[in-house]
Amino acid sequence: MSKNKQTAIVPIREQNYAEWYQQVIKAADMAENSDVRGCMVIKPWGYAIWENIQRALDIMFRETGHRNAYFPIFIPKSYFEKEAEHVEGFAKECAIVTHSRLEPDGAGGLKVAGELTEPYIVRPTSETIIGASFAKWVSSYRDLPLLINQWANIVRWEMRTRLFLRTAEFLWQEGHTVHETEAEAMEETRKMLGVYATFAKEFLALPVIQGEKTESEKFPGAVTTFCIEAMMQDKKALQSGTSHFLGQNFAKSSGIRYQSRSGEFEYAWTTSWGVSTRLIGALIMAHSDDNGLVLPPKIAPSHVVIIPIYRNEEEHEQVITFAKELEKQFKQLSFEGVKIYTELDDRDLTSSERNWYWIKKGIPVRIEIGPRDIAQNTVMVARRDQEPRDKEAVAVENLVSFIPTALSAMQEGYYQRALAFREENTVEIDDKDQFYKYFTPKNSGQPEIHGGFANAHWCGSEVCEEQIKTDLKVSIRCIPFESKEEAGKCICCGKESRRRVIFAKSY
RNA sequence: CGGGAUGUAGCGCAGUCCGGUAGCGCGCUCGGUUCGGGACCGAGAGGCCGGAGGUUCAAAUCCUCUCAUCCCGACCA
Repeated sequence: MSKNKQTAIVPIREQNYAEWYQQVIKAADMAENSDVRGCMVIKPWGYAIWENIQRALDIMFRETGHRNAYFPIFIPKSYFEKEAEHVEGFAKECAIVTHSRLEPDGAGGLKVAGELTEPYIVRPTSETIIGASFAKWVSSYRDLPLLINQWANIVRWEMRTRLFLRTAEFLWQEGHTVHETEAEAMEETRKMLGVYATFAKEFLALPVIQGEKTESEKFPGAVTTFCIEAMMQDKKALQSGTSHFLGQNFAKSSGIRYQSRSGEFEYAWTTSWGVSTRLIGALIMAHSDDNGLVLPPKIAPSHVVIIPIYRNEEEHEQVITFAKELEKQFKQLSFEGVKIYTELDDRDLTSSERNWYWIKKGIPVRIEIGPRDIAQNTVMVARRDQEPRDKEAVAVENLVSFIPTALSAMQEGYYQRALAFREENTVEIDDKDQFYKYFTPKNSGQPEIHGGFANAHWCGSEVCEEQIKTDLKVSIRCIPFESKEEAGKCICCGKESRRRVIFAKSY
């Protein structure tokens, strides 16, 4: 084994970002491709992150008045057909169940049988099936608002997949709400986007830009789509969550009507919003480094690993006893409302082997305990946000305050680092040539990391949007809520523009 | 669905051009020495070479067909 290796992950980010991403996942043992095309197996370390995401978000949903429910994974084709735009948007990526039975084929195998009278679509999203229920649940304005969330798996038959970022099956949460008025529905749409933005910041240490999608980028069937966009370390944008104002489109197609205060029948106003396991991809690409996964402590499956170091059985005994005592003390610890979990890694591997194992998994704090430490009643502490070799001797009695403090500092540090990175790579551009130059790699054969977020004027025309997409593979990520009215010239056609939008390459 | 590539041990690969009955590294198992920055020694297990047909005394290797995967495009959270 070479001792000259500089980094735990090969290739490093700047050599081949896409490959680096795959290797980080593999090194941290988070997930793997399954034999089922396009589907992933989420392994315990990756799934624990998802569970932490779920736990935190679920509380936020609950606090904003939502309740969880569960709807069928199968959607009758006829439900799907009711909303024209919706059909158009998802038709090309549906898995369809047409049969209900297997029979012997006479050659030792099985053949499908029992054709269904109506095919079922495996949900790519649930607006239509949930709408059918909502139509029954809602009859009066007194039934509103109806605030429902479901945690589920969904299937979108993607042609090209990447672990966590785009898989044929993925896990997500979809909120579906029904409101009496347009204003209330719009407020809900905004509110839940805000919840996502807060969650991203507070838990994922991920700074996001909130904004509105353009007509061509919005959800099929929505009137308006809001999104949170985050910058990854290759300066590309990742849509990390969406919230849709559906107007009365789905209410009309599903028949969600209520009797108003004046006794009239009115179509309700609905919203839907979701985040998925893609957030884990965001997490990886926003924070990880050339030594592997880096996890914001508030979302990490475990926070501290204790690595006993010893030379013989006698020392082992002494060190392990000491380590177990510490582990016990740590069980009481928490930081910012998050319980601290500790690993004790006493595997028969060299200490450095164990250290690197946990570095690659992104555990925030590593604690080495050897005979020398016990003699001095200290331990050596290393943080994932510092160099692998940087260690600090900490007195044992200070650990219970040191650890939570370090975790909080790391959480904040990662956010600040990601925010600084995004700001460094966000520019205002008013010149078309400069814009094209900004998004053109110097080495076209193997493009280097380039570009970023470009704040530029856009006239609002889909023609210009499409032109830039064709020329540069750059799209309008969103029209930020924060963008203020400002006279300017469209970066593409030069016509009058009222505001800047964010252009970027995206996932 | 178009263009390109690849299928050989759990993983990564060599062997294919030029046919002769399968090898390397890592990992794994056992024993021992190690352990404060990716250890070492010794022993061992593990492969009908993606599948089907063909050519041949003989096929991982040549031919035909097929299946699968990956990359690049069109599409997407």
